Amino acid sequence: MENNLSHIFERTFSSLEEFADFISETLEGPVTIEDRNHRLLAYSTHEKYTDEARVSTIIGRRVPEKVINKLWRKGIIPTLHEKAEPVQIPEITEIGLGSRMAVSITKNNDVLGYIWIIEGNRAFTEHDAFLLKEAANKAVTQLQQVQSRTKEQERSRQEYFWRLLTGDLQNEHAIQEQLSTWFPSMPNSAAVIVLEANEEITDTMDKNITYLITTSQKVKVLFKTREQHTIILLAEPLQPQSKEGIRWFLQDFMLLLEERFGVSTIEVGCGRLNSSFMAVKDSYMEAMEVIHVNRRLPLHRKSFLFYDELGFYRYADSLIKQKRQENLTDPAITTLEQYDITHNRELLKSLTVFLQNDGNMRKAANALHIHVNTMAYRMNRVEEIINVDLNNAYQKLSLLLEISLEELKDR
Amino acid sequence: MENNLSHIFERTFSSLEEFADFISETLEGPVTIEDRNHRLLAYSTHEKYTDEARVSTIIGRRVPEKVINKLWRKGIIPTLHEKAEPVQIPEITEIGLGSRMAVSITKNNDVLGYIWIIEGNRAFTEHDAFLLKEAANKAVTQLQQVQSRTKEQERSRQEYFWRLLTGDLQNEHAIQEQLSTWFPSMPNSAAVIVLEANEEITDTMDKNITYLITTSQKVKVLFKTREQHTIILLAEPLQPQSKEGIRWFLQDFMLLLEERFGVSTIEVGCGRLNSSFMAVKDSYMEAMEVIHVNRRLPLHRKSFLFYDELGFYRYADSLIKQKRQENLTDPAITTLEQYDITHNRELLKSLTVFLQNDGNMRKAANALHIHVNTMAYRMNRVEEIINVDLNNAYQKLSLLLEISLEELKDR
DNA sequence: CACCTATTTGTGAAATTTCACAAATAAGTG
DNA sequence: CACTTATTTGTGAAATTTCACAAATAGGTG
Repeated sequence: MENNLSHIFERTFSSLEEFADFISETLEGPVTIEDRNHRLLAYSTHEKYTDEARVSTIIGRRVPEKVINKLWRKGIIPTLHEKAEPVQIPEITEIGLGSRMAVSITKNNDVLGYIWIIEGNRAFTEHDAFLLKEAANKAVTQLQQVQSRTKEQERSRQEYFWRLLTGDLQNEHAIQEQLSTWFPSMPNSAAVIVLEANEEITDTMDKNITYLITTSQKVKVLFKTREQHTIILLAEPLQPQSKEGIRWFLQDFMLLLEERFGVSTIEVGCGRLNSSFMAVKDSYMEAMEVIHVNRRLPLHRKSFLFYDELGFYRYADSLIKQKRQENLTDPAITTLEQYDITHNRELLKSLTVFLQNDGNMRKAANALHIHVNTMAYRMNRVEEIINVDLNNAYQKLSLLLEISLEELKDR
Repeated sequence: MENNLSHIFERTFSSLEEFADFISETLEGPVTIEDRNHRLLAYSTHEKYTDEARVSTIIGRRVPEKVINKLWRKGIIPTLHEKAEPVQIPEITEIGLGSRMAVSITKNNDVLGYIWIIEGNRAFTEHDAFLLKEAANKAVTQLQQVQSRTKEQERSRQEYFWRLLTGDLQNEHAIQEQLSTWFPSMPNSAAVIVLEANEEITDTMDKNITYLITTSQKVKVLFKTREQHTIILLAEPLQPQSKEGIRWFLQDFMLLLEERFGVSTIEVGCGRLNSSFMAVKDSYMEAMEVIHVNRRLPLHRKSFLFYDELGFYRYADSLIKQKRQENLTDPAITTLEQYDITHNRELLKSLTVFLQNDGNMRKAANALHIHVNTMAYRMNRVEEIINVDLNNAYQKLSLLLEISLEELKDR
């Protein structure tokens, strides 16, 4: 009989929907089929039993982010990735997930998608699991078809994205026209995000990154493309004109990339939000500049995410270039350094912390674990030694600038 | 008899000293002869009557600065310049100057030098004045001889100076060797000073400037040369390694140039002090850079004198160039500007003053003649509108930098 | 070691800044 | 004009910073 039943999927299905319905009827439970990024591909109809998670998935055409996150944290998705066998998933009420069974659709160790089936009025048996496994095998062909179609679309979109990135497209109106064919609701504004890895980005890595990008629902990624070391996105924030969604997205992204896939050597940067698509090129440059600056930043300094936030670091290149040309270190800094060496003191360090703390004695002293009066004393000495006035905004600006540039220069 | 006496100077004198002695004997009073810059050329011996001013002049081989200043302020030197006639000078006790008579040695309206004679036990008569005038006429030839000699020396020194300025001389030891022939006490350190006029520097202007430079005893000018619009000096401060003498000198210089000769359209800059003469070239560049920055500075900002004090303005060129290239005005500034226009406010101005006053609410408020709380309120608004933290040193640095660059950009 | 100077820390009063609140004024809108 | 909102100014208490002074400590020198 097992032998017999193992062939029930050996027929043709005219669509994924029909296939879903067939599984649903066979195993007596509502079925959803997702692609590798948890985007809904098909779902069965006439379900008697359903749950909140499934409803949201169908409504949003993707599995809600919190559900995905939960399933990761519970170790369910990793298990699905590791072994191509059906997994029983107990109820998780917090996310409205009823008891169900799932299996990954795998070809050559590569996950193409997932089949989910909710437990109806009877518990799933060993045999049900066996059948689900068979269904997953059968689904491989179906999914490959779907994916080859999307891949083709993807190619033409990538090409277009490159034309945007390189500023090849000069007619805003024409761009809008083209974009409206892909995005029914015209994007309000978008920024380029660049992810740059140290090593070459492998297919696996790309898949992981794509996975995080598409499962995250904090931003809408309009375009995505990939080069040797970098992945480039055009992202639209959910709240129009607000970077904050993008910030969350990127912070989450970095965290999850490390947590789930152990990738931590990736640098990100984001250009400015812009409502004109002619500005995509600029935004791209800006994102690259952010990464460039981050790579030079001393390790103890927090990386920048947005071009807007670079402040004077935006000019770092020009400045360092001029410094190198003139082979010039600021006389004040040199003097202090010299003094520190011959007198075995830490005045430059103290000054640095003082300036970094906005000239706040107390904070600076705390940062160095010294008494406020000590800090004050030292700053007095500094004023004497390099003949500056630490109440003068321009002098402080110049010093902090020089010090910050020195930090960058060597890297 | 007058006719007769008018020819008493028609003989040859083997030296200026002999000439001075002859005048002294004829008019019965101690005589000093100075060049156009009040440097001592010769003085009579066997003086019975003398005064403090004369003694200091002889000891220092130049008229003391305070004496010159006093004589200017009393209008005596201007009178000497205006008319080539002897002038009676009453006693001025403050500067130890006894009663005397003076005349300028003039050729074609050009002052070559001065003869001074102190009143002995008898008052000078009209006739004495006449004789002094005759002596001055005779002195023209003598001085021209002296000056053609110094001019030749001057030429070779100027040539050498140019080689220093252009970095043509590469052997520090050889330079020291050469310099020691000119300066018995080897200069300890020196800086290049550049004076740049708006118009071409005329001979008169040059003479006036040279006059001020040589009569000022606040610095020792080792070299001086002149181009179309600029005069270049190599100056040694009297207190070794201290710019302060140079500062006084320059401040005085500017003041006197305006006061005495009505020249106010001159820009000055001073490079760094350096004890190596290989660095003269650098110091020259630095001085030029100071002038360059000053010329771009908004009018309400005080000019810089020293390269050391430029601070970040040293980078202004690079920065503005980059800004122009990227056609980038800081988004924060633009936003504020826009807000100010549409809401008819002055937030950018307020922010600027706030930052210029080192984030000191009280001072900033005073500068704008508004209440402190108003200032605080406005800065709160600024923080909201452009989303910055005005307690963050880097953000403040970036803002003040941008604002300062905007000031420069347009000039 | 004694001695001198530079530095660090502690203490507390005086000066200054910050902050909340309220009143007055200005500016914009239907 | 009435009404709302944004801005300016005033007031005073609370918090913070500054400052002077003194004591303790460290470092270097003869």
